[in-house]
Amino acid sequence: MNAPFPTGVEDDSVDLGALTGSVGFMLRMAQVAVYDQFFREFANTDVRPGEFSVLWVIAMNPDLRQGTLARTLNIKPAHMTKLVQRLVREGLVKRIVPPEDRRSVRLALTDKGRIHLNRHRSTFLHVHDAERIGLTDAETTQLLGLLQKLAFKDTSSCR
Amino acid sequence: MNAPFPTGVEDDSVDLGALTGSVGFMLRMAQVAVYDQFFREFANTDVRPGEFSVLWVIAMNPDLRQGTLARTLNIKPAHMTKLVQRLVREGLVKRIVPPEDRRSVRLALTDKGRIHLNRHRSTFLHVHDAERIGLTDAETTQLLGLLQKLAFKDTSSCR
DNA sequence: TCCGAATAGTATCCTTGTAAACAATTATTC
DNA sequence: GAATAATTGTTTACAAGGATACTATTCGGA
Repeated sequence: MNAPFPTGVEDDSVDLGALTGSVGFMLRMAQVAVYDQFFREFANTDVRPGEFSVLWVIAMNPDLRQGTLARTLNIKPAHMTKLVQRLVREGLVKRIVPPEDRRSVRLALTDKGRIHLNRHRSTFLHVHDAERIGLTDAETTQLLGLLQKLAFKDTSSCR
Repeated sequence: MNAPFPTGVEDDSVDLGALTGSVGFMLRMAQVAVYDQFFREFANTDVRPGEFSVLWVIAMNPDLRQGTLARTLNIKPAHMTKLVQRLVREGLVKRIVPPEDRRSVRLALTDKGRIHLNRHRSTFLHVHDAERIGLTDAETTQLLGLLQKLAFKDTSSCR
């Protein structure tokens, strides 16, 4: 079927114009693609990217304060509260209220949490390996360097 | 004040371990940083990144089908419906139901939509200019190339 | 032609994440 | 040393986005 004049533009020929030159837009597009891979890999598990990175950081920094964790991962305190509540409910994390400051909360993994982390550690580290996402090793290294520069730039001094 | 033993790790010294080598994690961290800049720039307006990119693509591709738009921008149809409803309510976009297929919807900017786009075009294009995000021009070019490779890779053939 | 299958978009419900007001505790100031 | 301010985390109300089921229309085959 060949319409006399295709009244509109179809999928392939959509023109994004200067959008492909917008760092913000392209970051989002790339993230969607990469997260897609993540969810495909962890399809039949209950592992989610945010949750897992929280477990990871707690494992690397035992007795970390909840607020510090939130700031480090750029997760808002209100959301961190919910994340931690779920992890505690699942028995992966324990909360410790230190006597020297009873407002604060320190977090640590339970044995179950450590086991969970170890079970999925290797999969997590290799989900985004170069060949999986269609880049060369060199490109991946380059990309990570640039992303780190973006992410860890002092945010307070931006005008 | 020097505690005898700092019971926990504090902000700066939090160790992320291999997380900084995870493409997915770093994409998210970078995106948060970059979006932060976006919202700072458009603080007193009602411009949002998703909405604006939708307007942009409609402007470049008049009479684009709503579904095609959704697929192009990796926005789910259900969500696109809501986005379009709001844009129509704001008078920026008009919906056209073509007689040759009355299931579908084609989208175009209204005059008001075009004005809106023009008013913010320049700001939008330069929010993420190199120096603003702390990269050199060359690095930005490199980054955009890598992100495009990630984003526009054929997603169907991934195992 | 008529009935089942495919397609486009929408309504409903649910998850994820945020903002703003709040309670509890600790630090400061007079 | 009490009153005030600042800090920490939580609660509540809401916005963004997705999954699923549904409606309307078009396509395709008997």
